[in-house]
Amino acid sequence: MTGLSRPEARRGASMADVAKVAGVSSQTVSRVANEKTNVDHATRERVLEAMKEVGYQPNHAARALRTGRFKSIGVIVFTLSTFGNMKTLDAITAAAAEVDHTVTVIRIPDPTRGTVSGAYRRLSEQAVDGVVIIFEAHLLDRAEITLPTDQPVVVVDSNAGDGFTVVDTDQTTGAREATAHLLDLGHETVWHISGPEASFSALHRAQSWAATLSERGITPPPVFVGDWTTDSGYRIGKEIVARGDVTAVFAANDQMALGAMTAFHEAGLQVPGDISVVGFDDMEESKAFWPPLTTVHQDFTEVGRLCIQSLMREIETRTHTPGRTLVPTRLVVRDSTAAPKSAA
Amino acid sequence: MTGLSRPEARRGASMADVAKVAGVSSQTVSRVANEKTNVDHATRERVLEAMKEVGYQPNHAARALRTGRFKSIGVIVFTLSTFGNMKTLDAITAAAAEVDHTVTVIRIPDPTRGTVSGAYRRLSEQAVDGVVIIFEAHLLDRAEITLPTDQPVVVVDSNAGDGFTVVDTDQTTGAREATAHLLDLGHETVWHISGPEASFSALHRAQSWAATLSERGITPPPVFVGDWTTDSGYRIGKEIVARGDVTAVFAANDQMALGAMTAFHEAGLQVPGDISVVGFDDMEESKAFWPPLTTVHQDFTEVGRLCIQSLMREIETRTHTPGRTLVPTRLVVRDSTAAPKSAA
DNA sequence: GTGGTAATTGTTTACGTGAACATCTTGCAA
DNA sequence: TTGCAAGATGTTCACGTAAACAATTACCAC
Repeated sequence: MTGLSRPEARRGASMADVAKVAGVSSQTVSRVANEKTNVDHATRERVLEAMKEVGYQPNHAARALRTGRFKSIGVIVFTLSTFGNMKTLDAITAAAAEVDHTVTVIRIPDPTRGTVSGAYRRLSEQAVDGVVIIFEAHLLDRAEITLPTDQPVVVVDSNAGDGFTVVDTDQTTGAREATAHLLDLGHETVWHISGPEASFSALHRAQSWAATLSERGITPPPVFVGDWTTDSGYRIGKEIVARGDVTAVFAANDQMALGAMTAFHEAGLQVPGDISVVGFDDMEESKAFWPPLTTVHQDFTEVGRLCIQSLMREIETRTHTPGRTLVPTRLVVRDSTAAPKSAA
Repeated sequence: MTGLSRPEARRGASMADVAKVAGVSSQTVSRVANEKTNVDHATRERVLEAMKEVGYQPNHAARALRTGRFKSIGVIVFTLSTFGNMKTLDAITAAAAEVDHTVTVIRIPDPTRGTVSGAYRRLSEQAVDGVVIIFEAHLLDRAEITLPTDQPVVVVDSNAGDGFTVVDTDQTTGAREATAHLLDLGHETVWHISGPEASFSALHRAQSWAATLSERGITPPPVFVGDWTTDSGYRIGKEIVARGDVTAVFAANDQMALGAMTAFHEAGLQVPGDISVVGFDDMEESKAFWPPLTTVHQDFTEVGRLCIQSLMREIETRTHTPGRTLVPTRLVVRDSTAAPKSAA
């Protein structure tokens, strides 16, 4: 219409726009937006009205630039496709929301040196006040993840170096309970299906299983190494069937336990009649497996809650307090375990 | 030491700091940071060196304030605890990473009017360039979710109003295939375990099931309404056992199918001998259920990919192009379905 | 009435970046 | 030698916000 070129993209209304409409200074608008008390009631009403009129939305970037706070937590995760990671992320998201923070997720394709570091760097450029690393990798050590801005970090599910703040499930006690449960039922020994070698939770569970056997004077049999998936459990289940001498299996997660049970069923073995099975995780579905699975319950909600709690403390106090918090597990006995036939 | 109070918190090094060390202007540092070509090679090296020396990290807030872009996608989701949502989020995260964007998750406790709107508003204050709503709620309509800044939005898994850009699994065809499969095996009718009433995907699957029966002159039996959980499937399974006249069940997801099968097993019914079961989703575990579950495979990865693709287009072109994209499903026949005994 | 105090509102400024524009080299053709 | 284009670099400024400080008003005790 006119010769003037108008600003190409309509950006949202700013405090200045609100101020003009309300007939106040933009600082007063800021005060209203931040719910400061020292604003006259009538003025506040007028400003709120003006905000509505111009459709004011606070500009997060400007606010963050000014305050240095993003009100957001970064989460680095290897995959969302495992029950544990998903549950933990869910809990972290809920806990973060309670303290009015959002969660920014970065998924790493591959837990190798380069990618972790890269992701961390990528995330530290992002708008986050702190980072949770849900990660299973032997590589994690202080040197690997250099902290460019000394950002608060909490690590879940890892044997990370002492410099880190760690929140984790008490893998050791959980695996001990599972193994002891089978031994107490009268099984002569317990075989183990472990998670992948690169995983620290897998390692912890395997070590604890072996230690429990050793303490009772039993030499641990060889470990079957899986990769957390149902498929690997199934494959290993067939190997176990082929052996013919196994009466009790402790799988490092429920999915592998499920796969193994399928192999047993296919071979005509009864669970728990011929062979007992214990899992780890206590997925929602585990109680509906056939038979309902005896397993070690993990309190992922608590893990997530503690992550955020630790992280927020580090953020607010600007201190770094390394340490390890362990969340207890609970053995849930269902129908996949029983005394061995020989003992019956 | 001196009477001067020093700035309390050490903020990261800025471009100005780098510039001072490198002996250039901060604009040149900016050019190096943004990989512009018009910088002398020697100068670039010097700046990169200086960046390393002072530990420079770009300030995301300042950059976002200047450019108006956050390089982040917001995702509003009701729960991460269903297989589908989790998988979709996973795919979205991966697809977003490919275009160098992060993902900010907001979990809604409850899909009621207030919370959706509130979350949307909360998210629109956040540092995101666009929003994906993974949501199942009848309430979604253009009026409900007012778009204050006219932010790009893509909706998944919903029957949202025509104003929205929607990406969804082809629920209708999937449910039709599942139902037809059972009928083709010779079952006189097929019973349905649906998802919760408030869910549109549940509604679509139920409608399509009913339509498939009707087309063949069969009056659809009453629907059993579940809530997606294994528990509800188990409860309904027991009801089905009590009826005694059911030979074929189509469950709206795999978890409910699993629960129902557990109830059947407990009652001594053979699957598929006495009763056939079909699920929907094709979880990783479904092939290891006992028996391995016949189900409708959903391509969540593709859904996530298309979401980001559509969203990025809207973000980049600043246009809004409503429309519905359907991702095909695939019936996966395993061992939970067979011809009815009467027909054998 | 005067001084003082508390409550409210306004003004100035800086956060770190990148676009727009200005300036300064360098090299080469005329 | 001069002129001039192309490339490299510097300067200025605004994005929207909130802290720090300044100014104004109203009220109350004496």
